[in-house]
Amino acid sequence: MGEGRRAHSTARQSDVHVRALLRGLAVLEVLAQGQDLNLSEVARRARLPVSTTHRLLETLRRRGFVQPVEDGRYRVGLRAFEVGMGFLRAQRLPDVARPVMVELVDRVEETANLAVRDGAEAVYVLQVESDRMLRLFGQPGSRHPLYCTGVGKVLLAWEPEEEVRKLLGRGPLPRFTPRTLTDPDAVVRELRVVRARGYAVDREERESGVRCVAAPVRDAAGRVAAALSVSAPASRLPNRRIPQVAATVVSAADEISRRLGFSAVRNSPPPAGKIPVPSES
Amino acid sequence: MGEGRRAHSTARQSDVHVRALLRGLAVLEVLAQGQDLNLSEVARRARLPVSTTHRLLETLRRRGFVQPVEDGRYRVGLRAFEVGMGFLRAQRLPDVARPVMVELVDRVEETANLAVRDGAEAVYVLQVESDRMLRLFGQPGSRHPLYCTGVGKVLLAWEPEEEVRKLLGRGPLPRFTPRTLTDPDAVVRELRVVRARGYAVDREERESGVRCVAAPVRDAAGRVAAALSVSAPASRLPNRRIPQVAATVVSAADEISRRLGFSAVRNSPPPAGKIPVPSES
DNA sequence: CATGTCTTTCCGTATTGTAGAAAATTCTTC
DNA sequence: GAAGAATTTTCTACAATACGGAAAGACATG
Repeated sequence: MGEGRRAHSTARQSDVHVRALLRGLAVLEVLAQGQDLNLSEVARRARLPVSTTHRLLETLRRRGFVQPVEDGRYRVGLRAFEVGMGFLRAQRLPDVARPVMVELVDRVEETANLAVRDGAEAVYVLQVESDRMLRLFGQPGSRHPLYCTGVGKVLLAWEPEEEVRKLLGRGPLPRFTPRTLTDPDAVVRELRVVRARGYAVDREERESGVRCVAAPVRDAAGRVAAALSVSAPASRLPNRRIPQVAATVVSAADEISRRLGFSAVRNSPPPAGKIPVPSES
Repeated sequence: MGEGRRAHSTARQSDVHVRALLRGLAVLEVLAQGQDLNLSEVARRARLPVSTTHRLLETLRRRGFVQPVEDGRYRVGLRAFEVGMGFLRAQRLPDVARPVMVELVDRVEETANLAVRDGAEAVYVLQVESDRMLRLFGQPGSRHPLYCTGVGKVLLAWEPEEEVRKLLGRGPLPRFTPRTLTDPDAVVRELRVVRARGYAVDREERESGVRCVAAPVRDAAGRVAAALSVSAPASRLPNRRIPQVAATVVSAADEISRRLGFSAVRNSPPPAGKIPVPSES
């Protein structure tokens, strides 16, 4: 920065966006919440004029990204689903992780989740359900805070503290249950524990009655690429059972990491700096 | 310039589309195939000028619908995944169907799929895998032809023949295996059989070595809203086992229909006409 | 260093999206 | 059923905006 003498408008590479497309995407995002909305509600939520919204919706509809449903309401369409699944199709992660997760679920008899980080939130990408239980929460595609979920803590734990602070903000953090940690400092301390023992625990911090245990999945470069978790009703995850479950989760996560090309050999402490090779370039 | 009086003008809301948005969606669709592409490849496949494509990709990236990956390549982004999953979130179908499918998979020990029709293709929306087998084909979000898959035939069988003909075209239909029916007439005959016995069979017509059995799921209005199938290696689905598996699939599909509000009581022949009220859409 | 491929930026132009308002439609309410 | 409210849809004039060719950078390859 430190420039700014372009005559007419700013010449930032940042603002090469196409407004009409941005607005169309905004409409899609509004509908993605999962409720069917009519034109004017979409317009209100997307903060767009009605007639503009109408045009955008019509365009999205023609392409199948949005489908009209009874009563003049709209909902996310099949094509959007298809495109969205393209995300999984392109990643190696889901294919690699799924069989391991099936195995894991078999062992612990509880539902397993795989999540990745997106900014200050975790997004569930894959879920393998135990038949012992109907879904607790967190369908694939849903977002969750980082500081009060097992996967979230894992996704945070190996980030540099400065980054963590930035993501958490200055607090207090929104409280979901009596056990939620609302003080960023407390979270940072907790993350230290997570890092030390190699897995994270969520004791009803996000949702009363639900506990989970999570471990990091690393990619070939050694970065934490995802978090694997097992969640269960608190009654089925008493403290004394946690170490054993955690061991199982960690070993499953390690297996996924291995298959992604990560080799743990030289990195007891996960790779922080560069390789200390004194040879010059 | 007396333009046509809008008096009876056929409300052609057809040409109210936003080109920039259409193009952006086209870019997304290109990437949704699952391969990572660089700018110029995207431009080529989307048939757009490079500079335009660049701008669109940049816009999509800012919103997380596309993510840059190593080597200047792009792939479908997390946000697109989220939005796509909104499709499932909005539908009742997946939530209703999943538990029934889990049960079904438990019974037959083979992978179950749920598909809906989109134009002349079937799109898989839900899959429950048997642990006996690694995925055969057809991940959620993928498209398949109607005339040579179990789910496809089911989705076609209760449509009016005129519609079916239109969807099939004049043939010959693309052949995938030696058993594929390539003649529209043959398909129409086959559909009659499907309708009569209430389920469809695919005997390696799409993929050599893979058979499947499919049955219709009806919504509250009695329409075929989806198709439920079980697929397996041909060796595990010999002819003599098919009737029994089919019965299981049909009963699972019926259960889903029931939970969707369909009551089979008065409709031995699935509702073909409407209630004789001459109102129209 | 030359050459080809690919990405990014620039910029003048007219195409295209925009939004207000009016028309048409649907939903309420009496 | 009629009157009125609240939608959705169409229309239009205007200028903001997206456009795409071309040029300038990157980056690799021979």
